[in-house]
Amino acid sequence: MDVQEIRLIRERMLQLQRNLGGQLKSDTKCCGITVAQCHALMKVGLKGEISLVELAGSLGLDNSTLSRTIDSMVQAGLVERNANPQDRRYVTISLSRKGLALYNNIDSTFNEYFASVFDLIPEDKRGQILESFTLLTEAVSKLGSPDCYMEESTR
Amino acid sequence: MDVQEIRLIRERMLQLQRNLGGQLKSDTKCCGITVAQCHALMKVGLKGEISLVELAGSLGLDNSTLSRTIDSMVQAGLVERNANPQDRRYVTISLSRKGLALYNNIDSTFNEYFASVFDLIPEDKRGQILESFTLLTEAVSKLGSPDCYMEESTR
DNA sequence: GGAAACAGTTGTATAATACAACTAATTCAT
DNA sequence: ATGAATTAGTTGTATTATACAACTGTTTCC
Repeated sequence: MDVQEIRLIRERMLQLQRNLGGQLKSDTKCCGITVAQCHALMKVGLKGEISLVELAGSLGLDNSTLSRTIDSMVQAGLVERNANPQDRRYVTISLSRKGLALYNNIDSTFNEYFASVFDLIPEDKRGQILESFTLLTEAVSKLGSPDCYMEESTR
Repeated sequence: MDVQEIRLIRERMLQLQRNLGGQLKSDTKCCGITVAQCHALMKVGLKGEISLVELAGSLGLDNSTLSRTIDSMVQAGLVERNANPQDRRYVTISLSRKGLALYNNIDSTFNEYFASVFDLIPEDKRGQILESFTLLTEAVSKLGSPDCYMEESTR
């Protein structure tokens, strides 16, 4: 793949990220939660119940960061923190009734949103988009992060 | 497109975003700038010179936020702020020599990174990935943000 | 020539985040 | 079986990222 194409795809990815990020920000704001809370909410909703470390790991956040996000969500009545009786080091985080209602609401909103995005895309292209994301996600996961690329001269 | 596929693609997009975000974070950290500075740096580098409002707009940030990011970049010797003599309301932001060196460094690192990502992907799939991103980005831009979806009951 | 619009900065508040130091619980190895 | 190492989670502290509101200049436009 030549540099020109790579530049182009980088640009598109950034733009997509900004668009979706902006959308998420206004959505979450309008329903009274923060972006971080929304990410956690969706993951907890998906898993049903999950420990703090696992949740932090799957969101790529530090445990301390997540601990405080969960604090705020407990405060807001969205999730419950329960000690795990098998291993008392763990807490199990699960959605409250209110949290579940919000989760379902947001989940279906996102589904509808993407459904209308795909409505704007020719039918015969839709399959390849899913495949493309799968391929890219796999490749990026496999590759991991590159080493530091800075040279002393530019520091 | 059925709900199952939409859920899947949402999941993939989130994962991709987290992976790339994590990579960006460690890259920027290792070269001594912050993520916000990196975004601004790349945009200024691409444009050559740009006003504060235009830069803020294209990054989707508030002017005040960007003004302070630029403060820190001036401090770090990465960019220059110059009054525009034509219209003295504007400042022109441009890269310093040091900023340009860093820009080129990061730009080629990203290019190499994505080149190696695409190396992991079958050759005959590469074209469709670019096309997919183009289609999605366009569709999302066209659609804009949906209205607030929260119902009172869940607040 | 004043009103309206615009670019940018500063004050203030908050969200998001990480690292380090800590407590409590569990596992493991001698 | 007991003391060391590991693990889960929390709290202290610091920093980054961000927005909104109020403000200062500058330009445009009736």
